[in-house]
Amino acid sequence: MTIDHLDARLVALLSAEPKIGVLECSRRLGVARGTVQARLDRMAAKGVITGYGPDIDPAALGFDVTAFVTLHIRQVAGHVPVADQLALIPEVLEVHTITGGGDMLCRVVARSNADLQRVIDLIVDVQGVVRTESVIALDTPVPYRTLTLVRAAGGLNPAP
Amino acid sequence: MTIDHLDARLVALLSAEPKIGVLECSRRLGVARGTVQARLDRMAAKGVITGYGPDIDPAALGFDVTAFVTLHIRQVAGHVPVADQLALIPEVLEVHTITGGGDMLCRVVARSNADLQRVIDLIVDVQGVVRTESVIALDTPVPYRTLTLVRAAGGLNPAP
DNA sequence: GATTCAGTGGACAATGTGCTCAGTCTTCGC
DNA sequence: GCGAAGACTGAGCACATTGTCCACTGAATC
Repeated sequence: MTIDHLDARLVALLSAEPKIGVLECSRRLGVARGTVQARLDRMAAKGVITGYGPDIDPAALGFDVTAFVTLHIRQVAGHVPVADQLALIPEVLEVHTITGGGDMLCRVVARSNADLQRVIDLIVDVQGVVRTESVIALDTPVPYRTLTLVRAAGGLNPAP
Repeated sequence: MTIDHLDARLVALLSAEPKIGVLECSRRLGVARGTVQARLDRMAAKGVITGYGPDIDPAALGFDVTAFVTLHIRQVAGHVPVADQLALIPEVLEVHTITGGGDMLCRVVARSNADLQRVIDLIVDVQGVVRTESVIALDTPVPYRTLTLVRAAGGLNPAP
């Protein structure tokens, strides 16, 4: 889907101050309220905006350790049953199937390095998982973001 | 921070239907409105809830390709200047410093495999980056989530 | 020249919000 | 056992926002 200037500014504004509401957005952007509503509806309909759920910081819940675990799986039954089992582990936040050396990549969190061992053991215990390789995230200089992308897609300067 | 049953149910409810508002939450959960407000304020103050920004789907914007790029960097100036440069690339959604074979791991998106090459070239051009290894995410059986974590931390069943 | 689409500016009733208050309950320390 | 502190309740209020209409304008399309 194509995004224009106004869409990008709208998303940026809502990302910065989510609680301001449609009316305040229209004032800040200098357009009519109906326009803002229409843009938001359109982006929601097209799947660009998937929701407005509360953003949770796992670290604030005590899950200080983040790791990326590459999985090698036995290719007999495919990866679907493996993914289904991984989905049952709360600490597994994300699972991808990948190209290259491994078969799957998942992001996991844990309360400590010792706790990470427990989580990895849970993963290894999943039927079909042959071997895992883990890398621990020491620091996160750039936390997950999509705003730069939206700005770029909307033809705005990336940073301001 | 510690989360209880009610907090977890509240976050789950807001994640499922973000637009219902505080009053409707209090009705659904069977508690007073002030309680819901107090819980949300407390979680926001403790950093558990970092915001309510619109969730953007890069794929819906045309960025269909997701890849994880491991960076090897020259360790003379440290990783901070590298991270700063990476932050300027819109398609770089996330950067971590890591243990193990590589030095940094970043998540990038692109419009196509050819476009991914362009993005990787941008990364390689960053001062201090020596070499990169990329894996492409073919499928995402478990998209990023934190709800399971919240449910677990709040003492609820992970799945219902 | 006619049609279509996006945006404007205004209106309306209905609802939710932020804020405050007094009262109840449980837990904790002494 | 008793007082204090903290959390929750239920209620009230003024105010702003929402969802939903409408008629009108301007630009682009054919």
